Amino acid sequence: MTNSIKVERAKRNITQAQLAENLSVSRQTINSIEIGKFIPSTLLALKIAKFFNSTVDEIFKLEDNEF
Amino acid sequence: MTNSIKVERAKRNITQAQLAENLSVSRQTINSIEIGKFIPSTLLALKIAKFFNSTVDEIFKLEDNEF
DNA sequence: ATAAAATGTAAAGTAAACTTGTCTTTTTGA
DNA sequence: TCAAAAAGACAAGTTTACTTTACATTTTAT
Repeated sequence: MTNSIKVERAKRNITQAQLAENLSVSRQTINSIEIGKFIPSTLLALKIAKFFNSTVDEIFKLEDNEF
Repeated sequence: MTNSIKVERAKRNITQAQLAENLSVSRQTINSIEIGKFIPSTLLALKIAKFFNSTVDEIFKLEDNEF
C-alpha cells in the first residue's frame, strides 16, 4: 500500500507536526505512516482524507501485488 | 465510524465467511468490523472496497461528531 | 418443527498501531 | 555558513486489531 500524504502536505505547506496536531495523533504516527512503517486505521485514514478535502482511495492505494 | 459491509454482502448474497475467505481474514474479523467492534486497517478497508467494486469512502463513513 | 447454515459472542494469545521520549540527520532560511 | 525547523529513526510501553477456538443464538430452508 502506498500513500501520498507527503505530497498533500507539500501542496498545502503543512508540516508533519501540524498535521498530527490537527488529527490529534503524534508526529511519529504521521511520520511512520508517511514512510510506510505502519498502516493507519480506517478511522485515521478517513480523517486524513477529510483534512485534505480528498478521499481515502485517492490518498491510499493498493499496490499491484496486493489483493 | 459506520460501515455498510452488511448491506454490500446482502446485495451480493455473500456470507461473512465467504467474504472473510476472499480477503484472507477470519470470519470473526469481518463480523467484528460489521458490528463496529473494531476498526479495520486501511489496507483491509481497501481490500473490502475493492472486493465490492466500491470505495473506502463509500463503505466507511465518519459520523457527525468524529473529526 | 427440525436440521443446517449463518451470525453473534467471548476468551486467550499474537501482531501491529500508536504514544512518549530522545537523539540524529536533513532541509530551510537569514 | 550557521542556527533553527523539520523530518527520520529507535526503543519501551500501551492499546487495539486480528487469530484461533469454542459455543450460543438466530435465520433459512425443507
